[in-house]
Amino acid sequence: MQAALELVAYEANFSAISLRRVARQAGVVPTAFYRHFEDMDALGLSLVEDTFIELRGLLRGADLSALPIKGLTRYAVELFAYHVRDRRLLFQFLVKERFSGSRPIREAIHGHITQIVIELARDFAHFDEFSRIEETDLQIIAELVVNTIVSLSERILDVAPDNAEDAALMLRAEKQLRLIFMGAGRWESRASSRAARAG
Amino acid sequence: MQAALELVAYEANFSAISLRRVARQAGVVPTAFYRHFEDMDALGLSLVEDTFIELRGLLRGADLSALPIKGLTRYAVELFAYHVRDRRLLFQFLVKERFSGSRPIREAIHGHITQIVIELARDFAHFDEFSRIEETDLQIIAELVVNTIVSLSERILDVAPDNAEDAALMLRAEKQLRLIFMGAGRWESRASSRAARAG
DNA sequence: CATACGTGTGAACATGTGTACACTTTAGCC
DNA sequence: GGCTAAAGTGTACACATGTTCACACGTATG
Repeated sequence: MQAALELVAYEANFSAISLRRVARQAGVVPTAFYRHFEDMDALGLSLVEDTFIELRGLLRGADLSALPIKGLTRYAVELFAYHVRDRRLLFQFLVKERFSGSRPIREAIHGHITQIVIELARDFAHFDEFSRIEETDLQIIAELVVNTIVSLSERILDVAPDNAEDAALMLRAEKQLRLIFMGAGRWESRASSRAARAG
Repeated sequence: MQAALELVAYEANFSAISLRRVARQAGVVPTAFYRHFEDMDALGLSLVEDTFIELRGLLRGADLSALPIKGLTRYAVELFAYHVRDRRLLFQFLVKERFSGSRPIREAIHGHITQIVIELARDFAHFDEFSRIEETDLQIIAELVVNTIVSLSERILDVAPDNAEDAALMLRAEKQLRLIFMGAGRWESRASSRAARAG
């Protein structure tokens, strides 16, 4: 798995690297590959699962409900940015395969992200500031937040490691999140539903 | 180019299809490929350029400044969704290659999107509602808007063509954009800069 | 000690790949 | 009608790929 990650970081993406190259990178003969995975797709799926198991642990560990919304955005951005840099190769793999991987891999990634959105929306429901907002609208807001964080990850992975530009990217993301929360503070679920029905 | 698009829609991504398969799909012998492109990368870059030339035309043609912000979001979402569906294969290619393509292709796409963000921020500056906001903050907001639209495109391309789910996706994106604009309406550039300096 | 199992090996195969080269065909223009 | 340039063809080569099969080594457990 480590060998595959290294190759993906170097090459364009996962489908561009061959079973034989993974084996070579791992210092092993091609046929030995089959002792561990049925095929390349199985390897890719294992990488996806690993990434999200760890990410889920991170999100569970960060008890955001303890903080006020103000400090929350900065803390969340820093936590996430640190983790992405720490697991650079894993997230590089994820970002590349999210849309260009094989169908099973794409679906696995999409499913996990959807799950994160749902859980984030559930967390939002505990904040007094959002008590007015309907559940479906909370999910829409959560999706916006997740999109923003994902976009930050993509940008961080684009620049070289330990680049000074990282700080600017994080500030951007932080502002975007603050703006989203300002919008959410004024959001009226009933008004928006009415507008939607009026079509 | 059409042959390549068809194959990319069917396969995982661009780097997974070979020069020989493109030629076969085009009903032509492999060596004939070289009469049109130096290599596969050149083909990919041509596809990127084509997509953005057309997209730029669409954005230029849509004179958004004529509308009030309220109707603007719905109109923009519908216009964009229609165009993405209309050029499905091109945008499928774009979404897949944005992060997983070869370096030149990735950079070309990224450059074009950055350009669109800059121009959108410039358009924002003409609205009275945003006159308070600094230019750098306008770009951050424009980026948020573009991210949301890109995300909508990705979702539309994920579901089958002419799927009823499209309408729900568009409504989501419309709400997200309205929320962003509500946040922007309360945005205070000086306050945010001060907070940033305070660190 | 033996035996079962996880892991790694080497040779072999049919098939796909990018590209070079010399050639033929096609289409447009004076 | 003949010339030119663009587009397409066929052959050839050296190489990479996924997968198969029978075999070898290590270790831990009965």
